[in-house]
Amino acid sequence: MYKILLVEDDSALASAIEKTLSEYGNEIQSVKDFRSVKEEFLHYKPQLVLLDIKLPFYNGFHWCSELRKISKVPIIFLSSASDNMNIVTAISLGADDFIAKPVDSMVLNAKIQAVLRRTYEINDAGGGLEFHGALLKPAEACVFYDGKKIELTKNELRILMFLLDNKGRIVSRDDLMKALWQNDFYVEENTLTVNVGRLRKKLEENGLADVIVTKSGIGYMLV
Amino acid sequence: MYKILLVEDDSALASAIEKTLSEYGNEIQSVKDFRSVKEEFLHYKPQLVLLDIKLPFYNGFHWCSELRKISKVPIIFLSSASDNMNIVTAISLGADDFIAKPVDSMVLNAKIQAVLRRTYEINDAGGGLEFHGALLKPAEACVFYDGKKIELTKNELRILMFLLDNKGRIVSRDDLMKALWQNDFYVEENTLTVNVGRLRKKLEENGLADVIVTKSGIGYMLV
DNA sequence: CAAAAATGTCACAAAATTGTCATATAATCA
DNA sequence: TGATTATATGACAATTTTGTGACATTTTTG
Repeated sequence: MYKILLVEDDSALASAIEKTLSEYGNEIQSVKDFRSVKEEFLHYKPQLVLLDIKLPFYNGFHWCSELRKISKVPIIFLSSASDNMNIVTAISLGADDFIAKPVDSMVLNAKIQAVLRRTYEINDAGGGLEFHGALLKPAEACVFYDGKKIELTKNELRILMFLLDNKGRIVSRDDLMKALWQNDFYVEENTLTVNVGRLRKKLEENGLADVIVTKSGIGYMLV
Repeated sequence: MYKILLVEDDSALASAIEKTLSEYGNEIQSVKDFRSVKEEFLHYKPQLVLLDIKLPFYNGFHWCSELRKISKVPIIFLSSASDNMNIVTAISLGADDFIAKPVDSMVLNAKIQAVLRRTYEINDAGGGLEFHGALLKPAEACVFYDGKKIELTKNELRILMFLLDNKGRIVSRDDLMKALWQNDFYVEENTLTVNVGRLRKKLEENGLADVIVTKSGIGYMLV
């Protein structure tokens, strides 16, 4: 949930954008013009500013420069004329990105995400795999669930990843064995059982019960 | 002067981009395809990756995901089809921006600047890199913490930098070894252990305990 | 050149993870 | 149901992985 300040004088567009961004889970504040950047910005303390270029009184470029004097907040421009000249100007003034009108809500959201991610170092991109309301982060070898952090060992991680790659499908014990110990000399059939057991136990102790189901004679499945 | 890795199979376009970026003062390395991301990436250690979407063998989306597994390096896509679908996909895979062909050199440069600025300068509080409340100053090979100055040796500095580049994600011992001694003849596996130990000790003696955590069988991570 | 610092290696200690066994429980099927 | 097969679990041992001090070698510095 990020606070975004939208500066846009076209009220129809403004409310459309407000609606879109709210749906994506952001808190949004909208102003028609930047009468007093400093007061409004410092008061609202947004984590990102969406700035239309064409504004009454001073244009967006002006406000971008002004904002940059007092803050490093990410700024994304909205522009009706998407010519390259403007992109270059905008970025040279310290903006982070540039979106051409008409605004596509998916694109708008994606770009905002990209900038926020980079700015605030949110680490979820490529790192988080969702299952059963939990989040597996392979890069940290752990699962986040219900505010708790469940640390996994190498085998546990590998089993969970393999199951996750096949979420909703049954994975044969043989395939799991191959995935885990193909190179090794020889491991007991039962070793897999034990390792699955350990993973299950660890998940269960943290509230994630019954995520790995056994299909007797067929294999395991992650729900 | 930033190091940029360009992955583009169209050699005409590649050399045009190389030329442009060099003129803007960047060091650029170009490959036609990503045969082995990890090796090439870890070897060249670029500060930004420009990735064409259409590539031989696997496409850019694939490589973006692969890169994101091992690094937070900024990634910008080059695309001939600039439809929204792709922007959204790219960003959801962890990319930072998206440039449509034909590439305008001013725009290309501006976007690269925007991303680099956000990535490397903002966190860079006065020439230092922040971690765990401490400040690493690579140029001085030391860490400032709690008013104290912790001087680092070359190895300690390199280990810490590598971990810092991957803050919050596990770095395998292998990758660390490669990063530290790739060119050298041969060093014991254990040498890394000892060096990490020395770095830890030094940090700990100055109040920075438990910043480098060990994930047995997986690697090390800077919290 | 001598002293100090940094680095690499060895031997062994400690810790974490993993594999196996014995045995219990659950599922399948004639 | 009872026999048979498949899976689960606790205890323990083996193995792997990592940590540490000591010491030799190399590099840097005065």
